[in-house]
Amino acid sequence: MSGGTAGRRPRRHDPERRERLIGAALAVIADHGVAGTTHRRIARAADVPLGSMTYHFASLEEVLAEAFTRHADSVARVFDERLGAARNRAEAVEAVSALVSEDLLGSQHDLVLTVELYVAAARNPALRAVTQAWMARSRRALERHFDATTAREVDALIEGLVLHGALSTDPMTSEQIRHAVHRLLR
Amino acid sequence: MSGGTAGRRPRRHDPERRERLIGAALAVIADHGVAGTTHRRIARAADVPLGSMTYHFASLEEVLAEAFTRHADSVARVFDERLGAARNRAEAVEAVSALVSEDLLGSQHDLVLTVELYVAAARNPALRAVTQAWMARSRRALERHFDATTAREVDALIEGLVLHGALSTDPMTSEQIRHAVHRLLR
DNA sequence: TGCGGTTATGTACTGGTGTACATATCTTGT
DNA sequence: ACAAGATATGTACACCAGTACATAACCGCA
Repeated sequence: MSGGTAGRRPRRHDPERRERLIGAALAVIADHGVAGTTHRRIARAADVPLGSMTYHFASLEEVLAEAFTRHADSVARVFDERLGAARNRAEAVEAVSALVSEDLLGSQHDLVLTVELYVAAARNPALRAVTQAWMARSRRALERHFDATTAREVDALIEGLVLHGALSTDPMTSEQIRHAVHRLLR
Repeated sequence: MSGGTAGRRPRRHDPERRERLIGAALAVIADHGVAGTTHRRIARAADVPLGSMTYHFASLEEVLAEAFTRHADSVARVFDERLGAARNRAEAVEAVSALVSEDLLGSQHDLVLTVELYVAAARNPALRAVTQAWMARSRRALERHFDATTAREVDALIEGLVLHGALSTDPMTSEQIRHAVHRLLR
C-alpha cells in the first residue's frame, strides 16, 4: 500500500539515534528474549535501516551490553530512591515491600528484562560485570538501614520474590509480599 | 587424521538413543545456553548423525521440553527426598538449608540449567507448564512441614538464594544460608 | 528364512543471521 | 561558501540454522 518499490528513504537528522537504538533494543529483548534479538529487529523497532546498527555499534554484543547497563542503572536508581527516602528501620522495611510489589513486580517489561539479563550474564563476562555492579549497589543501599548479613539476606529474598512473581501464574499479592519481608526482618 | 572423506559410518544398534539425546541436550544447554543449543551440537555431543535428531524429535522445541522436564524431575526428586526424611519441623529447617547449599548450589551444571529453564519458560508455554508443575511439587513437599503461607515464603527464599549463588562471584557460605533459612523460619 | 516396519544415515534446501562496505547526505567549523 | 568529517543508507556476502526426505541397514516375527 504505502511502500511498494520504495526508493531511497530520505536521510533523517537524528542525533541521539544511538540512545534510541538502545531503547529499542530493550523493547526487543523484552518481547523476544536475548535469543530472538537481532540487528534487523532492533532496526525495525527503531525505524532505522539495518546499516545504522553497524554504524553505531561494533557488534550485537555491544548493543546488549549497553542495553542491559541502562536497564540495571534504571532499576538501581529506583532502589536507591526508595531506600534513601526511608528515615528509619520500619520505613526501610516498608520501602523494601513497596519496591518489590510496586516497582519490581509492577512492570512485566522490566521483570522479563531482569531475568534475561541474569541468564545472559551467566555466559557473558561483560554482562556479568553489569549484574555484579548492580548487586553491589543494591546491597549498599540496603546497608544504609541493615547490617551486612541482613542486607544480603533481604537481597536474596527480594530476588526470589521477583523471580517467583515472574514465573508463577498465581503471583503473590502485595500483602503476602509485605508479610514475607516483615517476617525475615522482624 | 581419522576421518578424511569418511564413508558411510556403520549403522549402530542403539535403543535408548532417544534418552541419550535428551541427556546430551542437557549437557549442551549447560555449556552453551538455550540460545546456543542446536540440533547439530546435540548430535555431535551424543555422537550421532544430524538426521537422528529429526527422526527422534519433531522439532527442537520438543527436545528442549523433554530435556527440561527431565531436569525438573530430577531436582524435584531430591527436594522430595530431603523433606521426606525430615521427622519434625527442626529437621525440616535443616533439610532446607542442606538442600540449598549442598544439592542446589552444589552443581554448577544444574544451577545453570535451572536459570536457563526460567528464562526459556518465560516465553514458551510448554516450558512454563514444566516450571509450574515443578513449583507446585516443591510447595507440596514444603507443606508437609509448614503451613501454606510459610511454604510459599520459604520457596521464594530458596529461589533467591539459588539465583544469588548462581550469579555472585562471592556466593554465600553454608553457614550464611543456614542463618538465612533459620531467620525466616525462626 | 524371508518380509515388513522400525530405526538410522547423509544430504539438500530455504531462510535468516552478523557484518562489511561503497555510497550518499548532512552538519559544522572556518 | 566550502571543505572535511561525521552520520546515514542500501546491499552484498558468507555462514549456519531447522527441517525434509530419499536411501540404507537392521530387528523381530511368522
